[in-house]
Amino acid sequence: MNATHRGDDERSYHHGDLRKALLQTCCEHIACQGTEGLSLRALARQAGVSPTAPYRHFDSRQALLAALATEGFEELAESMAAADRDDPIEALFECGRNYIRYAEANPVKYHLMFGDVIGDFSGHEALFEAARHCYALLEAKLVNGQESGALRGGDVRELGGTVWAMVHGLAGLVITARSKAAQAPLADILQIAPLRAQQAVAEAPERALLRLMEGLISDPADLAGLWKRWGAEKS
Amino acid sequence: MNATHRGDDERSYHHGDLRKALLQTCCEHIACQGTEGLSLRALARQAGVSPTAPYRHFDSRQALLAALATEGFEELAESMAAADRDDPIEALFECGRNYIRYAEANPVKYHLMFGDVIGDFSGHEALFEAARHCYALLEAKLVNGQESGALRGGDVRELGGTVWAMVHGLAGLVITARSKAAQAPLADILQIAPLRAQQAVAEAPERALLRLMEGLISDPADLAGLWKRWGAEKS
DNA sequence: GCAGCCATGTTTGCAATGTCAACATCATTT
DNA sequence: AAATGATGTTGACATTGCAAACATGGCTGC
Repeated sequence: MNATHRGDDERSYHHGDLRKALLQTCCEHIACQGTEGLSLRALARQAGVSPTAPYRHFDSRQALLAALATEGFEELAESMAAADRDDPIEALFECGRNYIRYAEANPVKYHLMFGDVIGDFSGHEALFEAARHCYALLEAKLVNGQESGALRGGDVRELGGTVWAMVHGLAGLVITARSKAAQAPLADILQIAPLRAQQAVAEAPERALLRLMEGLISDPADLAGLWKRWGAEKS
Repeated sequence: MNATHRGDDERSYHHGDLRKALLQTCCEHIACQGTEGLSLRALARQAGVSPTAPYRHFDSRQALLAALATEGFEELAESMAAADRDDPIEALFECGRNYIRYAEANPVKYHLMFGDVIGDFSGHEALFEAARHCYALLEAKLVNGQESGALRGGDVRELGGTVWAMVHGLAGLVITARSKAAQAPLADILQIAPLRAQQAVAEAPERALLRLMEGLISDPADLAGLWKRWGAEKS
């Protein structure tokens, strides 16, 4: 099977799965060298193909990055959708937690998704759609919580924007704390090294997330329950 | 005075203040075209000098961007330091508000400061120092609040990181809401256009900021006072 | 089984860029 | 007025993104 794969010959005209190889190599390259010096030609070199071979798979350098970011949004959506608790408050909290965990586990893609590397999503329809879908997931959970009365009311778009922005900020912080210093200006600023102790890094953002939820929940009793469950889960 | 300035001749060997002109042009260029296609040669062209003239003022392309970011941090520090109310809670709130306002007013520089354009601060000593100083200002206000008992205790570095991350997230959102779409992926995702009504944009982040402070303040009564003062100020 | 199609790689070519080195010009100091 | 250092210029080189035009070889219809 796998007719496209050519077996184990070393040299051959066709590569096997250059597209995937490029995406992979690109990720690694960004993780080490950052996004600045990245060149399609270098990727091609590393994959052992001719300098312009990548253009058979991606229209442009931007398109490669966009493809990676699209993958990221799809995976992020999957993570967010995995938070399907019955209780809307818990669902929302878990959604945020999964979001942060995804960012932490995939800093390079997250960086591409929200950094300024791509600049403008227009012209990358798939990317745009994937991103939109992600936000829709959050908004759905918010609406759900509002309708059940668990979350306080208000314009859901403003609420969603605020929540996303703050969780995004936390995610950025976590990434910063994890990565040595590459592509992480905040790390230096915040002198974050001490935070790197495993547990502190894991718990701090979740505590922050819980605090964020204080602003969203209608009945304080609900929140107390959430803290309690969280504490229990940790031990 | 101003011996370096050459008067109003049109063409002459020396430019007058090329350094400033480059920084300025660079800002404009980024505001329109984004940071991706930016080239020193294009800047030189626009300034009417030879392609390599900029190298007399900046060691490299990165160094130019770093200089701009450094300026940004210095100005941001100024804004933050301007929040010198006696009451530590009010001082902190105003600090955050000024932070967001600065970001809103200087999206390009803010983008350079916290985006991934520069990548690594090491090697740009001045930039590093300016950024560090900014964070020190926040931390000082937090410590101040803790010592006076107004803010809840806890590791000030974790607290500072969280606060900074969230405010940073909000700032990003505001910038996104202001700018049409250039260099603002979040804008598309959040479908933020409706938020652009002047007042909503101005008030939403401040409300979010107040909610953020709910998590910091020891005595709820203090917070109530803050909300009240804020409401009064608005009217 | 084989002739041809089409996805995938290759070569060649061009304009633009970052950066270096050697040179020119000017303002200022001695 | 001559020297000097700061600023701008010219020329050169390797690298890059991207566009054609060309090559290869696995698949499909006969």
